[in-house]
Amino acid sequence: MAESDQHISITVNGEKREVDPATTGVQLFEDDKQVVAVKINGIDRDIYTPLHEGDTVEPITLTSDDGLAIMRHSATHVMAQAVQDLFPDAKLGIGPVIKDGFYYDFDVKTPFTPDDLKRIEKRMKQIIKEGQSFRRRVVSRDQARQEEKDQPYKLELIDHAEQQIAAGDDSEKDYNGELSMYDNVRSDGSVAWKDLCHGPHLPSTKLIGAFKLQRAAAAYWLGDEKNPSMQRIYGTAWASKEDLSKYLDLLEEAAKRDHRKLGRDLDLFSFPEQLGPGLVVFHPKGGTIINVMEDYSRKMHRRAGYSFVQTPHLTKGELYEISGHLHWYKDDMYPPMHLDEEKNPDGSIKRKGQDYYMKPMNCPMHNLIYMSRQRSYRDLPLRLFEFGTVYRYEKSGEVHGLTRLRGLTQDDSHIYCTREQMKDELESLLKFVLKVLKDFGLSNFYLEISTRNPDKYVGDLDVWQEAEDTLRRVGKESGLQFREDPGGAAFYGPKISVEALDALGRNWQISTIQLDFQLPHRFHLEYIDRDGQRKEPVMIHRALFGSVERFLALLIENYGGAFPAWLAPVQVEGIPMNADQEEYLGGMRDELREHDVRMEVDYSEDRFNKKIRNAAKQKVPFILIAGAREQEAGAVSFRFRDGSQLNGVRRDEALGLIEKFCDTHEQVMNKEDFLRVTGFQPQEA
RNA sequence: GCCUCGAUGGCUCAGUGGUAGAGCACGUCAUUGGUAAUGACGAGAUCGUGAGUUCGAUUCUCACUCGAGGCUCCA
Repeated sequence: MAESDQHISITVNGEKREVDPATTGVQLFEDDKQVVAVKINGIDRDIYTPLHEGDTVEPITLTSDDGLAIMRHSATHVMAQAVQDLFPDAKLGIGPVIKDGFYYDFDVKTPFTPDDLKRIEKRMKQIIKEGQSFRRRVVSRDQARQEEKDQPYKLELIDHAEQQIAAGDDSEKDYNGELSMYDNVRSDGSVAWKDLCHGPHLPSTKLIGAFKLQRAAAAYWLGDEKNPSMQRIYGTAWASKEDLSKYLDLLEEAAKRDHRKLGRDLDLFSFPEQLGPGLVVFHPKGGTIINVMEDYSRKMHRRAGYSFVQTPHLTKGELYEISGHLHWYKDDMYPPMHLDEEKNPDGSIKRKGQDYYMKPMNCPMHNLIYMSRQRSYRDLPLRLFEFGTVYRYEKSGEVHGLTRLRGLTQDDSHIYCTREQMKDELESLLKFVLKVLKDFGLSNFYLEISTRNPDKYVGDLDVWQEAEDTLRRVGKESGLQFREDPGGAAFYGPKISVEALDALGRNWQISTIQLDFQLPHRFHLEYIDRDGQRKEPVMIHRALFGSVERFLALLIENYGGAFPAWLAPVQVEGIPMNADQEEYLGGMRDELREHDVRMEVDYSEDRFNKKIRNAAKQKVPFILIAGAREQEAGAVSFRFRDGSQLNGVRRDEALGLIEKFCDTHEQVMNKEDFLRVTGFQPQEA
């Protein structure tokens, strides 16, 4: 068409428009200073990217998720420039955007000190103030190599990109195989710095609102242990100072919920140095919570038709040879104890010894129970359950509070069923898991399904397919956030897992439902079917808490230590006004104990105010107060976590309320919650 | 396992090349107190362990143990 010389037609925010061929986002969105980049045909681009006939364009504002990511990406370029200004020998690795921030990896002779970070921050502020512009320039492969000739890691990336394209990898497809350099240009037109980068970037460094460098840490080049280790600097960047300080406050709040800190403050557990890393002892209060968790879990499992079993912590190596663990996971197991060997006087072996191992998993033991007699299809599904303590020799840098231990207890269950039962079983399993998690008040989690790797799997294709479909369908029906991990399954079966987030936003796997087409075979598991034929059962591994200890850590962080009454180690703290009421409250405690209520009485010599403070610090669901006034009236007063009160409740009435209340899974912080949960209507004057 | 940083009474932390100090907790005494810390006195540490440098090491160096933040890993 003749017009095409003068105009191109594009779609802006869903509206068709005719514009000059030279038009870019700069002209389209010049009225809105918040627009820092554009989305062209669904792909984020620099705002000055030339538009073409038929393009669809949308603005990206600084405060949108895309805008923040672009800003953080630009911030990491500024950081790299600052680092190279101050440390000219620093070699550049990669500098991507991460949640809430960014990092850049550098190869430097000496690691960065906190002081260095301050200097880098200062230099970054200067660069931002200079208002350098980011200019994109497409380069040929040879030119890129030439420009980056002093940057060995960048050269590697250039080669890497080529290989990816050659291998048909999708990750480069947005860029049409193009390589680009980004120049940071000063106002006088000189180039301050450049970097090989896909972009996009902000038009100017001035648009970086507020940032802070957080820490320096080591990281392997390209995440591979075999590669050289680089120095990574983490930073966070936000659209405004207010957003930044809001984020830093959030981090501070999260640190207060850290289960390791609360574990000490609330006297729940400790890690005695004499025990070694990753080995925990639970104190009475921590032990109480674990007991409540386990009791509840047992009750739910009983109702769901599980059978309870118990197996030893130690076994001859043979068991793990059959299962294959000794072959694949030996490095992660505690080394063997060589026992029972006897030698002749000449040193020759009289009696051969045996290697015993601490168990790293329960499943082989449960298989032995399955194998203890001939099984019929009438026995299936057989659901074995155990709180099994396992020992794993986690590498020294990997242990972390209760979330990563060397000795841990799994709420482990193994379900053996027929192929025909598998679907129903998976469906009810996942529903069961989600129900119990909900009972514990957890909501900060998502589901992840790991599916078959076509290059590496055992078992029938249609069994895989049916299992994956079932898991996917039930997962989606749950309404939870749902993530696919295509090809991420272990070779022996598909898996669905529940990933929970801790106070600091790190994710931890809790529940898993894992099909296993491998172990039944290795153990020659079988059952006699209706037709008299021997058949192999389907085996499902299932953990709900995952690790009891890790689950407790998540509960602690989820509730910030202020547990709902049913989980609280001390449900009621009785505080006498003075020694005269000690007996009065002690009597209530004894009576409540008979009804499984955990009440304690403060017999200390502390003043009344101090006792309130102590109980409040322990985050007890409520305090029961008795002074002369209450005692004479045969009553008590309730004090809740927020300080609200319910005064002068008759003793016998109080006992009933407390009993009812201590059963509740609801979080109760004040008087209103309490009245709602118990349905109590006080007759106040 | 790798990199960086750290370790001082039960806890949180200060401090020094000449063998240590605070607050809380603990004990004793006084106080019997009405909603988040009553007061006084006291006891408690060979400064993580081992070695080296030094006239002398809690302090400097090295190794180890334990911890923190990352990386890698997580059956």
